[in-house]
Amino acid sequence: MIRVRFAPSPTGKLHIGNARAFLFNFLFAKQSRFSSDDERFLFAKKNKGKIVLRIEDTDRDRSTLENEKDIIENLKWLGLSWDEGPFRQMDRLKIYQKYAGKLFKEKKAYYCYCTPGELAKEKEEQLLKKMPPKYSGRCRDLTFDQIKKYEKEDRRKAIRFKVTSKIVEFEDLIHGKVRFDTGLEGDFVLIKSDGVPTFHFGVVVDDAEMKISHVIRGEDHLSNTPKQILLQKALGFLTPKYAHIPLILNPDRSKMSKRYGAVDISSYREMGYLTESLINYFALLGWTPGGTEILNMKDLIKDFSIENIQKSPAAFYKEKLDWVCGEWIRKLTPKELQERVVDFGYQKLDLKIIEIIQPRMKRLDEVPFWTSFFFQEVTYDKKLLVKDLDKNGVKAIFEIILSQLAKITWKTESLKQKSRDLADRLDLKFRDFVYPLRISITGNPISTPLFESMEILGREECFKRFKNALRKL
RNA sequence: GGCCUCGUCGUCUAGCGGUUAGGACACUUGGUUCUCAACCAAGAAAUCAGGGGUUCGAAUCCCCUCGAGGCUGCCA
Repeated sequence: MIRVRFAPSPTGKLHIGNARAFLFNFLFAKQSRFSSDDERFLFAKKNKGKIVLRIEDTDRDRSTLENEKDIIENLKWLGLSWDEGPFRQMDRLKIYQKYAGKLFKEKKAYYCYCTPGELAKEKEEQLLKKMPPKYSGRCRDLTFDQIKKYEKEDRRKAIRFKVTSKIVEFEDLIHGKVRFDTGLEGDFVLIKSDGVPTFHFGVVVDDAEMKISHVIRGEDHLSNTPKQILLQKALGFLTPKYAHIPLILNPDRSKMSKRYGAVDISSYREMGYLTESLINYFALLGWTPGGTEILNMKDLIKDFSIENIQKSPAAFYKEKLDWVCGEWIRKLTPKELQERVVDFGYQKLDLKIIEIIQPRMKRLDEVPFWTSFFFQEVTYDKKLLVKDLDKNGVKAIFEIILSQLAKITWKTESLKQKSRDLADRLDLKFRDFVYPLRISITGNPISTPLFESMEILGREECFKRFKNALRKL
C-alpha cells in the first residue's frame, strides 16, 4: 500500500515549493498508469495510495494558526485533497515522549543539560579553530554527581540522540544511491527542553506511526535523511522509500525568495491565475510529459512518473506560466469563463463580451483592462484621436459615421460592411478609418474588436461617444 | 571550512556510446487581420560549465577543476 504525506510547517503561507511538493506526492499516490480497458486498471484503482496531511507546528515561535489556515485553504483551492488529517504535531506530544523514553531506557539517548549559551560558545570555539561545528557530546557520559549538580541548579534538559558513527547509504528514487558518513554529525536533539520534539524526531516517529511508505519532499531534506534513518534503525522502524525533488529557483538561479517576486499561492490566486494553470505549470517544473505540455489533473495522474523527475533545480519562469494560463483560459467554454470571472470577484459579464476577451486573456485580472469601457465613460487624451490622418480627416470620419449609421441595423456584420463602404467613399485605408473610432469608443488603441464592441454597447451609447470625440477635435 | 546534490539554447527540457543535438515558452520575421490577441509559417538562439582521460567514436562512461544550491540549530 502506498502512503505518502505532505508535512508543511505553518511558519509561512503555502508557497510554490510546498504546493509542488504536495502535487508530486498527490500524483504519485493517485497515479494509475493503466488505461481503463487494461485489466490492471481495477487493481491499480483499488490500491490507490493515500495521502496524509500533517502540520509540523513544533516551532512554537514561528508557527501560526493563520498560516495553517492559509495552507489548508489554498490546497483546497488548488483542488489538492488529502485522505487523512490534518494532524498537528503539537497534539501528539505524548507519542514523541513515549518513543524518546524508549530510546532513553535503551541508552540510545541521554539528557543534555547544556545551556544555549554554552552550546553557542562551544560552536564559536570550534569555528575559530577551523573545526567543523559539532556537538561535543559532553553530556553523553555524565557522572551521577554531575547530574545531581545540574538538577540542583534547576537546569532545563533536552534529550539527545547518541549518533553512532557509520556509513549510511540509501537509494533515492530521484538521485539514486546516496551515502553519508554520520561520524561527521554530532549528537542531535530529539526532544527540546520544553518537551516538544525537534523536526527530525517528529518526522521519524510520525512517518512510522502513519505508516508512510514513500517520503517525497524537497531536496533541502536530502542531507537530513541519514539522521532520520539512524533514528528509524534505533527505534526499530522500517525505512520508507525516499524521493527528494529538486528545489525551485528564481529566474536568475538564486534561491527562491520573496524578495524576487511572489512565492505564496495566495498571491498567484490574486493575480488571476487559473488553478489548472498553476497545477499544470508546477508539474512542468522538473518533469516533462512526452507530448503536449497542456495537461489537466487527470492527464497528470495518468502520465506522471517519479522516475522522470529532473535531478537539477528548475527556475520559476513566469512567462511560461502566463502562456499555460492563457491556454487554459482558451480551453474553457465561454460559460465556464464567465463563472471564473465572477468567482474571481468581478461582475458577471455578458457572454458576448466573454467571447471577445477570451482569446486575448492570459489571466483573470486582465478583465478590467479589456472590458472597463463597456461600463464607464471613456477618458482619453484628444491627441490620441489623430494619428496618421489630420484633424479634418478625422472629423470627416465622425461626421460621415454619425450620418450614415443612424438607421443601419446595429449588428457587427452590417456595421463592418457599412464602415468599409464609408472608408472607400472617403478614400481611406480601412485601418486608418477605424482607428479614431476605436479611440472614441474604447479610449485605447488596443482593444477588443471594434464592431463587436459597438454591437454590444448599442447605438445610443456609441453615438454619444462619437459626438463626444467630435467635440474634442 | 566539512559533507551532500546538481550543471544541454535566455528559461523548462529531450537525449541514456554513432542525432544536421529535438521540442516548448520567450524573442525576431512573414502571413491573416479594424488594433491587440488568437491562429499559421519561417528564423535566430546550446564550443552540451571547463580540462583531462577511456573508446574507432562521448552531451552520454571515469577523474580533476570551476560554478550553483542544500545540510552542517533545543528552525523545519
